[in-house]
Amino acid sequence: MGNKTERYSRQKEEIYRILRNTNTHPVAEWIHKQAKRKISRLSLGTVYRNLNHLCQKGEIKKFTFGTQLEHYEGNIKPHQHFVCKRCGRIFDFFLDVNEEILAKTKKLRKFRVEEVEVEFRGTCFDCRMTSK
Amino acid sequence: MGNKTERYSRQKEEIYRILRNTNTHPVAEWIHKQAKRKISRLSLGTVYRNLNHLCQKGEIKKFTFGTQLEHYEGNIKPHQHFVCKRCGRIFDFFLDVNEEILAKTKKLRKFRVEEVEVEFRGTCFDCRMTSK
DNA sequence: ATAGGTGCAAATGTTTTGCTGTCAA
DNA sequence: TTGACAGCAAAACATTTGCACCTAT
Repeated sequence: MGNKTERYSRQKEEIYRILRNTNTHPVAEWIHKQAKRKISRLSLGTVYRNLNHLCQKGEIKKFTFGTQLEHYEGNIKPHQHFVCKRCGRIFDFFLDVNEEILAKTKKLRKFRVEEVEVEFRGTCFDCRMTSK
Repeated sequence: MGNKTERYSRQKEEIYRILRNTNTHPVAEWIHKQAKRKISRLSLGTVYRNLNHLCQKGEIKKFTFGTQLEHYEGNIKPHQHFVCKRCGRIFDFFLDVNEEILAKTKKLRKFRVEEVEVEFRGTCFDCRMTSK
Protein backbone atom coordinates (compact mmCIF):
# COMPACT_ATOMS: atom_id res chain seq x y z
CA MET A 1 0.00 0.00 0.00
CA GLY A 2 1.05 3.57 -0.48
CA ASN A 3 2.43 2.69 -3.90
CA LYS A 4 0.96 4.57 -6.80
CA THR A 5 -0.32 2.65 -9.78
CA GLU A 6 2.14 3.33 -12.54
CA ARG A 7 0.71 4.56 -15.79
CA TYR A 8 1.97 4.52 -19.35
CA SER A 9 3.31 7.67 -21.00
CA ARG A 10 5.04 8.32 -24.32
CA GLN A 11 7.51 10.52 -22.50
CA LYS A 12 8.69 7.86 -20.08
CA GLU A 13 8.79 5.27 -22.84
CA GLU A 14 10.94 7.44 -25.06
CA ILE A 15 13.33 8.42 -22.28
CA TYR A 16 13.80 4.79 -21.33
CA ARG A 17 14.25 3.76 -24.97
CA ILE A 18 16.97 6.36 -25.50
CA LEU A 19 18.82 5.21 -22.43
CA ARG A 20 18.63 1.55 -23.45
CA ASN A 21 19.96 2.33 -26.91
CA THR A 22 23.14 4.13 -26.02
CA ASN A 23 26.25 2.83 -24.39
CA THR A 24 27.18 6.31 -23.22
CA HIS A 25 26.33 7.70 -19.79
CA PRO A 26 24.38 10.83 -20.62
CA VAL A 27 23.16 13.68 -18.43
CA ALA A 28 19.53 14.83 -18.25
CA GLU A 29 20.09 17.70 -20.68
CA TRP A 30 21.36 15.37 -23.40
CA ILE A 31 18.50 12.93 -22.93
CA HIS A 32 16.10 15.85 -23.10
CA LYS A 33 17.58 17.05 -26.38
CA GLN A 34 17.37 13.59 -27.94
CA ALA A 35 13.82 12.95 -26.77
CA LYS A 36 12.60 16.29 -28.11
CA ARG A 37 13.23 15.05 -31.62
CA LYS A 38 10.18 12.85 -31.15
CA ILE A 39 8.28 14.76 -28.50
CA SER A 40 8.92 18.39 -29.24
CA ARG A 41 7.09 19.84 -26.24
CA LEU A 42 8.83 17.61 -23.73
CA SER A 43 9.99 19.57 -20.71
CA LEU A 44 13.19 19.08 -18.79
CA GLY A 45 11.24 18.67 -15.55
CA THR A 46 9.45 15.68 -17.00
CA VAL A 47 12.77 14.16 -17.98
CA TYR A 48 14.04 14.49 -14.42
CA ARG A 49 10.83 13.09 -12.96
CA ASN A 50 10.93 10.05 -15.20
CA LEU A 51 14.61 9.45 -14.65
CA ASN A 52 13.94 9.43 -10.92
CA HIS A 53 11.04 7.02 -11.30
CA LEU A 54 13.11 4.68 -13.43
CA CYS A 55 15.93 4.80 -10.86
CA GLN A 56 13.57 3.94 -8.03
CA LYS A 57 12.24 0.98 -9.97
CA GLY A 58 15.81 -0.09 -10.61
CA GLU A 59 15.42 0.02 -14.38
CA ILE A 60 18.21 2.52 -14.83
CA LYS A 61 21.11 3.71 -12.69
CA LYS A 62 22.54 7.06 -11.71
CA PHE A 63 26.19 8.03 -11.29
CA THR A 64 28.16 11.18 -10.63
CA PHE A 65 31.59 10.23 -11.96
CA GLY A 66 33.25 13.06 -10.10
CA THR A 67 31.46 15.70 -12.12
CA GLN A 68 28.81 18.03 -10.77
CA LEU A 69 26.13 16.40 -12.93
CA GLU A 70 24.17 13.21 -12.66
CA HIS A 71 24.83 10.69 -15.40
CA TYR A 72 22.26 8.04 -16.24
CA GLU A 73 22.73 4.55 -17.59
CA GLY A 74 20.28 2.09 -19.11
CA ASN A 75 22.51 -0.96 -18.89
CA ILE A 76 21.94 -2.40 -15.44
CA LYS A 77 23.92 -5.59 -15.99
CA PRO A 78 26.81 -5.64 -13.51
CA HIS A 79 29.90 -3.98 -14.90
CA GLN A 80 32.47 -1.36 -13.96
CA HIS A 81 33.26 2.16 -15.11
CA PHE A 82 36.52 3.70 -16.14
CA VAL A 83 36.83 7.49 -16.06
CA CYS A 84 39.69 9.07 -18.00
CA LYS A 85 41.32 11.70 -15.84
CA ARG A 86 42.33 13.77 -18.84
CA CYS A 87 39.37 13.80 -21.21
CA GLY A 88 36.69 12.81 -18.74
CA ARG A 89 35.22 10.16 -21.03
CA ILE A 90 33.59 7.17 -19.39
CA PHE A 91 34.13 3.60 -20.58
CA ASP A 92 32.41 0.39 -19.56
CA PHE A 93 34.55 -2.48 -18.33
CA PHE A 94 33.24 -5.99 -18.02
CA LEU A 95 35.70 -7.61 -15.66
CA ASP A 96 34.72 -10.60 -13.65
CA VAL A 97 35.27 -9.07 -10.22
CA ASN A 98 31.98 -8.00 -8.65
CA GLU A 99 31.04 -11.42 -7.30
CA GLU A 100 34.50 -11.99 -5.88
CA ILE A 101 34.40 -8.70 -4.05
CA LEU A 102 30.95 -9.39 -2.69
CA ALA A 103 32.12 -12.79 -1.46
CA LYS A 104 34.66 -11.04 0.72
CA THR A 105 31.92 -9.15 2.50
CA LYS A 106 30.08 -12.29 3.57
CA LYS A 107 32.11 -12.50 6.74
CA LEU A 108 30.97 -9.05 7.84
CA ARG A 109 28.10 -10.06 10.08
CA LYS A 110 27.18 -6.50 10.94
CA PHE A 111 26.38 -5.51 7.39
CA ARG A 112 24.17 -7.02 4.76
CA VAL A 113 26.01 -6.02 1.62
CA GLU A 114 23.72 -6.14 -1.40
CA GLU A 115 25.51 -4.29 -4.17
CA VAL A 116 28.96 -3.21 -5.18
CA GLU A 117 30.10 -0.49 -7.57
CA VAL A 118 33.62 -0.41 -8.92
CA GLU A 119 35.01 2.70 -10.55
CA PHE A 120 38.43 2.98 -12.15
CA ARG A 121 40.38 6.12 -12.94
CA GLY A 122 43.37 6.59 -15.19
CA THR A 123 44.29 7.48 -18.74
CA CYS A 124 42.53 6.21 -21.85
CA PHE A 125 44.17 5.12 -25.06
CA ASP A 126 43.60 8.33 -27.01
CA CYS A 127 44.94 10.54 -24.25
CA ARG A 128 48.04 8.41 -23.82
CA MET A 129 48.80 8.87 -27.52
CA THR A 130 48.15 12.58 -27.50
CA SER A 131 50.81 13.55 -24.97
CA LYS A 132 52.93 10.59 -24.04
CA MET B 1 55.67 26.96 -14.60
CA GLY B 2 52.03 27.96 -14.49
CA ASN B 3 51.82 26.63 -10.96
CA LYS B 4 51.05 29.08 -8.23
CA THR B 5 53.21 29.16 -5.14
CA GLU B 6 51.11 27.84 -2.31
CA ARG B 7 50.93 29.98 0.79
CA TYR B 8 50.08 29.21 4.41
CA SER B 9 46.72 30.18 5.86
CA ARG B 10 45.01 29.48 9.18
CA GLN B 11 41.82 28.70 7.32
CA LYS B 12 43.28 25.96 5.17
CA GLU B 13 45.17 24.53 8.13
CA GLU B 14 42.06 24.32 10.26
CA ILE B 15 39.92 22.80 7.50
CA TYR B 16 42.53 20.16 6.86
CA ARG B 17 42.93 19.46 10.58
CA ILE B 18 39.19 18.93 11.02
CA LEU B 19 39.08 16.53 8.12
CA ARG B 20 42.03 14.52 9.41
CA ASN B 21 40.47 14.22 12.84
CA THR B 22 37.13 12.73 11.95
CA ASN B 23 36.30 9.35 10.52
CA THR B 24 33.03 10.65 9.13
CA HIS B 25 32.58 11.91 5.59
CA PRO B 26 31.27 15.43 6.10
CA VAL B 27 29.87 17.96 3.65
CA ALA B 28 31.20 21.52 3.27
CA GLU B 29 28.50 23.01 5.48
CA TRP B 30 29.46 20.80 8.42
CA ILE B 31 33.15 21.53 8.03
CA HIS B 32 32.33 25.22 7.88
CA LYS B 33 30.36 25.04 11.11
CA GLN B 34 33.16 23.21 12.90
CA ALA B 35 35.89 25.53 11.67
CA LYS B 36 33.96 28.64 12.68
CA ARG B 37 34.43 27.66 16.30
CA LYS B 38 38.07 28.70 15.88
CA ILE B 39 37.81 31.16 13.01
CA SER B 40 34.52 32.91 13.50
CA ARG B 41 34.60 35.02 10.33
CA LEU B 42 35.38 32.08 8.07
CA SER B 43 33.22 32.13 4.98
CA LEU B 44 31.71 29.14 3.22
CA GLY B 45 33.30 30.19 -0.06
CA THR B 46 36.72 29.89 1.52
CA VAL B 47 35.86 26.43 2.76
CA TYR B 48 34.96 25.34 -0.76
CA ARG B 49 38.08 26.93 -2.23
CA ASN B 50 40.34 25.17 0.22
CA LEU B 51 38.58 21.86 -0.13
CA ASN B 52 39.14 22.07 -3.87
CA HIS B 53 42.81 22.93 -3.41
CA LEU B 54 43.31 20.03 -1.04
CA CYS B 55 41.59 17.69 -3.49
CA GLN B 56 43.82 18.82 -6.34
CA LYS B 57 46.89 18.20 -4.23
CA GLY B 58 45.51 14.77 -3.38
CA GLU B 59 45.53 15.45 0.36
CA ILE B 60 41.82 14.79 0.72
CA LYS B 61 39.19 13.06 -1.39
CA LYS B 62 35.70 13.90 -2.57
CA PHE B 63 32.72 11.58 -2.92
CA THR B 64 29.04 11.92 -3.75
CA PHE B 65 27.64 8.73 -2.25
CA GLY B 66 24.45 9.03 -4.27
CA THR B 67 23.40 12.22 -2.50
CA GLN B 68 23.24 15.63 -4.12
CA LEU B 69 26.08 16.90 -1.94
CA GLU B 70 29.82 16.46 -2.02
CA HIS B 71 31.30 14.60 0.92
CA TYR B 72 34.93 15.07 1.87
CA GLU B 73 37.35 12.66 3.49
CA GLY B 74 40.73 13.21 5.10
CA ASN B 75 41.77 9.57 5.17
CA ILE B 76 43.38 8.89 1.83
CA LYS B 77 44.64 5.41 2.69
CA PRO B 78 43.01 2.93 0.34
CA HIS B 79 39.74 1.59 1.68
CA GLN B 80 36.14 1.08 0.65
CA HIS B 81 32.84 2.70 1.56
CA PHE B 82 29.57 1.14 2.59
CA VAL B 83 26.40 3.21 2.23
CA CYS B 84 23.32 2.06 4.13
CA LYS B 85 20.32 2.21 1.82
CA ARG B 86 17.96 2.89 4.70
CA CYS B 87 19.67 5.43 6.97
CA GLY B 88 22.20 6.75 4.48
CA ARG B 89 25.10 6.47 6.91
CA ILE B 90 28.53 5.83 5.47
CA PHE B 91 30.95 3.29 6.94
CA ASP B 92 34.58 2.62 6.10
CA PHE B 93 35.57 -0.92 5.16
CA PHE B 94 39.16 -2.06 5.07
CA LEU B 95 39.01 -5.15 2.92
CA ASP B 96 42.06 -6.32 1.09
CA VAL B 97 40.63 -6.09 -2.42
CA ASN B 98 41.85 -2.96 -4.19
CA GLU B 99 45.17 -4.40 -5.32
CA GLU B 100 43.54 -7.58 -6.56
CA ILE B 101 41.09 -5.63 -8.63
CA LEU B 102 43.80 -3.44 -10.05
CA ALA B 103 45.79 -6.53 -10.98
CA LYS B 104 42.92 -7.64 -13.19
CA THR B 105 43.18 -4.43 -15.20
CA LYS B 106 46.81 -4.98 -16.12
CA LYS B 107 45.82 -6.98 -19.19
CA LEU B 108 43.86 -4.04 -20.58
CA ARG B 109 46.49 -2.58 -22.85
CA LYS B 110 44.31 0.27 -24.00
CA PHE B 111 43.90 1.79 -20.57
CA ARG B 112 46.37 2.80 -17.93
CA VAL B 113 44.32 2.20 -14.79
CA GLU B 114 45.72 4.16 -11.87
CA GLU B 115 43.07 4.09 -9.18
CA VAL B 116 40.06 2.09 -8.11
CA GLU B 117 37.14 3.02 -5.88
CA VAL B 118 34.86 0.39 -4.41
CA GLU B 119 31.50 1.32 -2.98
CA PHE B 120 29.12 -1.08 -1.27
CA ARG B 121 25.41 -0.65 -0.67
CA GLY B 122 23.14 -2.55 1.64
CA THR B 123 21.72 -2.49 5.15
CA CYS B 124 23.67 -1.64 8.28
CA PHE B 125 23.39 -3.37 11.64
CA ASP B 126 21.14 -0.82 13.31
CA CYS B 127 18.68 -0.73 10.42
CA ARG B 128 18.46 -4.50 10.27
CA MET B 129 17.49 -4.55 13.93
CA THR B 130 14.97 -1.76 13.60
CA SER B 131 12.65 -3.40 11.09
CA LYS B 132 13.67 -6.96 10.43
C1' DA C 1 56.26 44.89 -3.08
C1' DT C 2 53.90 41.09 -4.96
C1' DA C 3 50.55 37.76 -5.60
C1' DG C 4 47.92 34.27 -3.13
C1' DG C 5 44.22 34.01 0.20
C1' DT C 6 39.93 35.79 2.49
C1' DG C 7 35.16 37.55 3.25
C1' DC C 8 31.12 38.92 1.32
C1' DA C 9 27.58 38.86 -1.83
C1' DA C 10 25.96 37.99 -6.24
C1' DA C 11 25.87 34.75 -9.92
C1' DT C 12 25.60 30.16 -11.82
C1' DG C 13 23.61 25.99 -13.02
C1' DT C 14 21.34 21.72 -11.89
C1' DT C 15 17.50 19.61 -9.97
C1' DT C 16 13.03 19.99 -7.64
C1' DT C 17 8.46 21.58 -7.00
C1' DG C 18 3.80 23.97 -7.26
C1' DC C 19 0.19 24.62 -10.19
C1' DT C 20 -3.03 23.72 -13.77
C1' DG C 21 -4.45 21.08 -17.45
C1' DT C 22 -4.44 16.43 -19.84
C1' DC C 23 -4.93 11.67 -20.61
C1' DA C 24 -4.49 6.55 -19.45
C1' DA C 25 -7.06 3.10 -17.12
C1' DT D 1 -14.33 9.50 -13.38
C1' DT D 2 -10.02 9.92 -11.21
C1' DG D 3 -5.54 10.37 -10.11
C1' DA D 4 -1.02 9.78 -12.35
C1' DC D 5 1.54 12.37 -15.50
C1' DA D 6 2.83 16.46 -18.46
C1' DG D 7 4.30 21.28 -19.37
C1' DC D 8 5.71 25.52 -17.66
C1' DA D 9 7.91 28.54 -14.71
C1' DA D 10 9.43 29.63 -10.27
C1' DA D 11 11.96 28.02 -6.35
C1' DA D 12 15.47 25.68 -4.05
C1' DC D 13 19.97 24.57 -3.31
C1' DA D 14 24.92 23.64 -3.51
C1' DT D 15 28.84 25.44 -5.45
C1' DT D 16 31.48 29.02 -7.90
C1' DT D 17 33.09 33.55 -8.82
C1' DG D 18 34.06 38.75 -8.96
C1' DC D 19 35.81 42.22 -6.28
C1' DA D 20 38.14 44.81 -2.76
C1' DC D 21 40.94 44.05 1.05
C1' DC D 22 44.38 41.50 3.75
C1' DT D 23 48.68 39.08 4.63
C1' DA D 24 52.43 35.50 3.93
C1' DT D 25 56.64 35.50 1.70
